[in-house]
Amino acid sequence: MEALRRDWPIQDIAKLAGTTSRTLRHYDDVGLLKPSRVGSNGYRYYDGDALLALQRILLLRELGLGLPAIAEVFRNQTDTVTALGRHLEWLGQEQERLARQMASVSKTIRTVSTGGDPVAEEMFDGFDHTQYKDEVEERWGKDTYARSDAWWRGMGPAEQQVWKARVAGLGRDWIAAATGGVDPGSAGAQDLARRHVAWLTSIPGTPASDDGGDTRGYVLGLADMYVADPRFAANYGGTAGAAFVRDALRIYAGAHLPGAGSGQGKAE
Amino acid sequence: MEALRRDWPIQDIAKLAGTTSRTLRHYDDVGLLKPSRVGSNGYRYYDGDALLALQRILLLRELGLGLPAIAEVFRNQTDTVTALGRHLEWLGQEQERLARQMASVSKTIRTVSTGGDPVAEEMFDGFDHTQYKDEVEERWGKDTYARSDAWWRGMGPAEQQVWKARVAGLGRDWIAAATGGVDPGSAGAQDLARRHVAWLTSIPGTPASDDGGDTRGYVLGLADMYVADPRFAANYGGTAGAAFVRDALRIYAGAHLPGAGSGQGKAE
DNA sequence: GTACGGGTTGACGCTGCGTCAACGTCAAGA
DNA sequence: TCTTGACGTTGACGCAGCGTCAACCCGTAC
Repeated sequence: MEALRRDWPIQDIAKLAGTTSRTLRHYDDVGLLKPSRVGSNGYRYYDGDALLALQRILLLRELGLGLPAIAEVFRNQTDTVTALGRHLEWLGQEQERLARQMASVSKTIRTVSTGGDPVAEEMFDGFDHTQYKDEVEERWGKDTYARSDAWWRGMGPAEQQVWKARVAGLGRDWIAAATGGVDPGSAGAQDLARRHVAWLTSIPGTPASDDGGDTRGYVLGLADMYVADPRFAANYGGTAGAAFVRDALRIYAGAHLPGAGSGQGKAE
Repeated sequence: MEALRRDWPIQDIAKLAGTTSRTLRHYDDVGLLKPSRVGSNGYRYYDGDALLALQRILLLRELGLGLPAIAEVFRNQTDTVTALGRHLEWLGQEQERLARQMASVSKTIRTVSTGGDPVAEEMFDGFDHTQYKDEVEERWGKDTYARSDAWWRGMGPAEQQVWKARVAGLGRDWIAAATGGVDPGSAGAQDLARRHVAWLTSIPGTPASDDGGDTRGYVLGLADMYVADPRFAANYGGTAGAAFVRDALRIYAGAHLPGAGSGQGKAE
């Protein structure tokens, strides 16, 4: 009987396997599954073996594997079980990610529906002076706090936002540097210190902004506070990050900030 | 002071918000966030309000919302809480999907590592005659079973695969028709019935394949069996689906299959 | 003058096909 | 034989959200 080694046109195979001819042509294009025969007119024909291969491909696809991973399995470069195992791990991570995202979304919904501002919640609000009123008054006097606070309240929300963002950006860069394994004395960290001091200097009412203020003492005092107070340390990724900031600031102060009484060093 | 209504170049804003200038230009392109000002040289500048908007956008993005959804929120066409609520539902569905997929992957890993064939597992194996040996012998005689079985074993695995796939494809189409809410007497269902009979007819050794066999009785008997036996019904999506198949076959037989003794009706 | 750090506008790349578009083939009916 | 219609072919765009060149202009500093 001539029924041996029969093959069928693309549409038939697609229907048999429950997919589309477009998919088959795609698999041909990417080299995943070639037709068992191609007619002189360019028509693709597939035999039983090709169908079997196609079904394996479709099965793996349904399980979520990507075409490159499937191709690896087919070229015997990877064991099916290994590939599936890796994929399973992948799926687990995705689930975790989704779970975290769902938690964040839920939290944001609660925040928003109780009238809160999600942006402020999310951002390191280290710039909100009222949060540290007592500390500021105790260390640098009531006048410092009052002037700084007045300046802050004198701005509109949008302008305040810029300042907050600036702190946030600085914080991000500090964390990146601290976790990046570089040295507090490195050029990158020292540039961060420069930005940090420039930021402090630009806030009216603080000792650093006064031309005759003790910038050095102010900076070093703050640096210690970052490490000592977990509320500050949180802005730099925890105590370890805060320690990195403190060390960088100390080095910077030693090189660029003279002792009390002679204004600031080189700050942008 | 002229510090009011300040704005900043694209790079600065990108850093403040912790993103890239490319992203800002993309948001401009898609109309999600326009610069507050554009210089005569084409440079983009953003003010504090724009920064605030950007931060809200980035926050929503981090939560997984798509840019179109975010744009809706910003055009006040959708409440933030509503959008987030919808998104939360979405995330839940994704998690379920992942969970199902993980279960499938795990099962497949077990199947493969114990030497099983995942493709065969997945496919409706309704064509494996040996599975129903007793029923076949009891209803249509030992000879019918033996001839059919010999024919089946005479094929190679690839050819068998084609037959299995054909049954699977037929099953898929039956299920689609049954759940699609169409009538068993409709043209679509009747065409399925025609295919079904053609399939039965093409299996050597059965009453339907004999020129003088009782095709009508064979088909109607099978139709009843599909409904009565849950192992058969499973091939058609359960008893409800099997009932649909039975009804369609009855109608088809009434119109196209003459009584015992006069061969088959019109079958391809 | 020139070098350098940014700005601009395209346009491709990635994933896996769905979906036209424009055009050959083939079997069947008038 | 011509027509029709179903099916085949090869491009090529589209989608999500930017990353990543590429080619070219701007502004400031040395």
